[in-house]
Amino acid sequence: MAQTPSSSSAAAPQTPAFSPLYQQIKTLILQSLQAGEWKPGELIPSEIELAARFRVSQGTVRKAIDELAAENLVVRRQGKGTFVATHAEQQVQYRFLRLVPDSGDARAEGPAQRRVLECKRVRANADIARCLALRTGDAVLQARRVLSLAGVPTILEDIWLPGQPFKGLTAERMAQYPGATYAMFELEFGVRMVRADEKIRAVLPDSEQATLLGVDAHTPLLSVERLACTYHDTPMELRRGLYRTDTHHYHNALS
Amino acid sequence: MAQTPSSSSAAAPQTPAFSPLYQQIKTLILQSLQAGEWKPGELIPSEIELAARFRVSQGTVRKAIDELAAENLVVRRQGKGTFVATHAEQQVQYRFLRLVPDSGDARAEGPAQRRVLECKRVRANADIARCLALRTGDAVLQARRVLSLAGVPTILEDIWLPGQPFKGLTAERMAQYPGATYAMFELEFGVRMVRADEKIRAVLPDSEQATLLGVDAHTPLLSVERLACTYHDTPMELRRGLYRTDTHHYHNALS
DNA sequence: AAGTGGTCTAGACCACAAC
DNA sequence: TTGTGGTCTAGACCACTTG
Repeated sequence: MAQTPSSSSAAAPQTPAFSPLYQQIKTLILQSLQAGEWKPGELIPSEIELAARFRVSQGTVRKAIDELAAENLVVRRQGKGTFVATHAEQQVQYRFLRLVPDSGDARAEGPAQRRVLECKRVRANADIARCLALRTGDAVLQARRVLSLAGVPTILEDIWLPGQPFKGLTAERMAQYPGATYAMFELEFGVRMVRADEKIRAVLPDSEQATLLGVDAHTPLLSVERLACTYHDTPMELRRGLYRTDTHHYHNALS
Repeated sequence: MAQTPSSSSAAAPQTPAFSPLYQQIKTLILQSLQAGEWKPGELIPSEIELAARFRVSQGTVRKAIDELAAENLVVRRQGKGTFVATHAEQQVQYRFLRLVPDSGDARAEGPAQRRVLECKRVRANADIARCLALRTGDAVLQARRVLSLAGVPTILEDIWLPGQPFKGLTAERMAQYPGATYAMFELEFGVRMVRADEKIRAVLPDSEQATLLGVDAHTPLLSVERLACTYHDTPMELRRGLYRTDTHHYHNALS
């Protein structure tokens, strides 16, 4: 596995190959992450160990890990090692939530309060099934909840999850969990959300939605449809959120 | 400049220092970019030349350029060289515009049509001045325009620019330019927008806004307030946009 | 003191583009 | 053929963390 990128030594069994060595290494590490060889929050082997395992130089492993770190799949800590990224950390809670108070100080308003309205097992309609790469009629979990920020109901979310990986999820489970929902998905179901796509629109609520958020039916709201994926871009959650934007706004940094 | 990161050799005069060598090199290259030593679209010196100029190894220059490329400040092209990033390219037009048709195929609807409604010189109020890091009463340019996508008026934008760097900008100038506005800012005023922040809300239009967009006053719209910055995070443009989201949506990728 | 990631170097070779 | 960026290696040393 030293010189030719297209070689397939014992260390790189079924890599289709014709990519740089460090890309192959990256793929191998990714497979170990996906297979759960190292769990979220855990320490992965040192660069030197991985270099020995894959029969490449430390620099090549480094470049592979650099890319994984850039994609937020692992976190490097000098002097300690490299850790599998996790949602279950105090610092980076709500990593995917871009709604921030207009004051800018998200910490001042304290943690969000969650109220789970329902969590039931249903059959996917064509729309939901297509988004989650399932077949129409497959079992999915459907949940609805309200998040209150600074005591004010601000976010109404409908969530759909594939039934298979999330078997056994109940409203109690969702409600009682202290931290972010994605942390629970990791700890309870071994599903780590890696990236997500959001489609944002301005809409008016129906009467039920308006009631739940404590606004009237003429209040414009942000509609945020999020498709969250685990490793290899496998869709694992569809979420349709309605955000009040009278005291908060959706923040996005472009570069 | 070889071993000690805090050294200040002739090649690195006023770097405050105590950062890795490659960071110092990055800062030096950044200064040359800002000073206009190499203009947008131009070829910068090769890694070997820069390594010689700064008295460091090619690998160190490479790492500096890697970061600049990751921030979209330069573009690498294998076999050709490294170029200063520019908005004036066919491929990456509207790099900051995240509104895409629901069909997903942005190319199908063709280029946006622009109608410039006004472009006048005014005095900044406290709000505008604060955003642009000016003083209240300073001269600013204020423009308003409508963008039509697939023939339908979809975006209404109010734009504020600091008067000094954009002296001489007229409505004709804005209207006649073939490509994106940021390309014109580069070519005509030497101002390159490097990054931007957006605050997004759902709002209802006032009657004038509704008329310009061809909707009624009860149609919820996306309010997108963008602050665009040039090098070193210097704010250079405030833009308040209203987006129709009946056939388009704002797309955002989270990772 | 030992182990980790972080930086820096020097040299080899590969892949791509232009002449 | 030449020059560019891209990959890979090997070894040195630095900075941080832990025992």
